[in-house]
Amino acid sequence: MKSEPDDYSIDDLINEENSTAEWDGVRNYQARNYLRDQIKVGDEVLYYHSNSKPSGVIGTAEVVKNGYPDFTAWDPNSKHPDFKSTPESPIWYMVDIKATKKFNQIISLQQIKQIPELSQMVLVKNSRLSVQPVTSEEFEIIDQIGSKK
DNA sequence: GCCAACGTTGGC
DNA sequence: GCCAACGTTGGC
Repeated sequence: MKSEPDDYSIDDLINEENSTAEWDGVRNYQARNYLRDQIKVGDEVLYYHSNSKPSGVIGTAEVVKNGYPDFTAWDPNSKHPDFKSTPESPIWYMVDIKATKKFNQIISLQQIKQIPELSQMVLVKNSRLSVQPVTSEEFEIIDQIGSKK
């Protein structure tokens, strides 16, 4: 899952009560489908800082609530209102995630691109998706590097 | 249903 | 700030 640190960083997530927050504001159908249909409680998450210096994976999180309607869509005061979505027929979905680890060092996109085992990551192939699938192998490799001192 | 115009993301 | 790669919108 990606976020611009200027907007919402992993520290912001860690500082939430229980280090837990709603992953709201996703307004892309493909990402929505993952949130609504694929992502389940207990799934592990790589937390990616985009538009950052450098951009990269900065830590991990865990899904603590399955997909449910993103009610910020019909809140006129929210950052990403979309009134086509209503409580009766919601379009956009979100999950809740909880921060589990912050890496000592960010694992930059450049670094990721240099690791042959990670060359098939969606991150490398379709960089624009803000919620994307990661294999357990990919997760393990990045988590291990990030967990080193 | 096609496609041009426009908007957004995000690396650099 | 630039721009490539998408995604969305809307006229026809």
